[in-house]
Amino acid sequence: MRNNSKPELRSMEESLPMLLLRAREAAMVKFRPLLRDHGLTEQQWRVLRVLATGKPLDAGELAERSTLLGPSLTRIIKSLERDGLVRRSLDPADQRRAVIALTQSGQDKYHQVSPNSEHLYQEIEQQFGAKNLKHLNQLLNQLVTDLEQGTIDVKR
Amino acid sequence: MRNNSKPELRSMEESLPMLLLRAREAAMVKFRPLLRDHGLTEQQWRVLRVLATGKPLDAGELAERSTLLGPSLTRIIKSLERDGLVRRSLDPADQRRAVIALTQSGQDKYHQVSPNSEHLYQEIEQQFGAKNLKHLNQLLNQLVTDLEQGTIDVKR
DNA sequence: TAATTTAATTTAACATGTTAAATATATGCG
DNA sequence: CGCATATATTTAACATGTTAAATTAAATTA
Repeated sequence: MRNNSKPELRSMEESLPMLLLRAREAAMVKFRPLLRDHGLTEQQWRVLRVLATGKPLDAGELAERSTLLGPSLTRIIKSLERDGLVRRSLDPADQRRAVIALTQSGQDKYHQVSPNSEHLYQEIEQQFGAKNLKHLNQLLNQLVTDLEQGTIDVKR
Repeated sequence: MRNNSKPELRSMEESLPMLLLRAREAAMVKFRPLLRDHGLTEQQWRVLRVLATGKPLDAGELAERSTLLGPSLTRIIKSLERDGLVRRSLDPADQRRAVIALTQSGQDKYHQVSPNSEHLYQEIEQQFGAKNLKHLNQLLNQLVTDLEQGTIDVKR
């Protein structure tokens, strides 16, 4: 595949979704090797992180917080369970709900990967500038908020 | 799947890739129904747009400009060709290269979808604010540029 | 020019994205 | 209580993402 590395003076006309995609891709490039070395996919790592920084969650909450759709989560949990990183059980108070928790092995994995991930994140902060990063964060959060207004299906 | 629509005060601690993903998702929500109505996937539309706003391209260029990987593009071209929207031929000067061009039907499709897409884009601009949008664009472009520095595999 | 290396694309294999339908359990109500 | 409806998750089906390997043509070089 061609890659002649031209600066490619990116036009401002590019659509926002496209730009967000490119930006995300540029960031992920730094993280993939790390995850790969630890035998994790990007999405598996998202799930581990959410669980590691909180308590066990039901599938719905977990999907929301890790930005995954139900069907994807189902498969990911299956693989994480196969690899012994999470445990699945049914909420005794509501048998429809599946509660997912980290195993000890899952916690260990998290603590193996997390410092490296942090380091890469700081690398991004250095390359892009802390002020820019903060500002970008703010704008992205606002974008999400603004766009979700009037699109939330409030069931009354 | 649960959706209790809490404001979810998003913490600044969220990772950048995650935020970019959420932001993109929030934007795409507006476009999907349109594309769906026209029988196009998001990626097919990206390819159509790139071709419609320029000349025929070889697969490598097309992949780069539509932010797709080769294998994905191969399949997408196949589907677009099946639907009569693009035409594939071999570059006579280099038989390795596949040249992809819009058919008349492909151009028609583009002109059917494009105005609606533009309209939705302006809706985003209104909800988010023109100034914010411009600023976000600028920051995203800079992020991509900054991150690609030192990551470009320059083969010397 | 034949053998080697490089380049463009496709194929293969597996994971995820996306929407709709199926399942199973809770809840509400007559 | 018994049934209709709502909710949580999973299945199913098809498209794309991702990496590695295969294929084919071009460029290099001995």
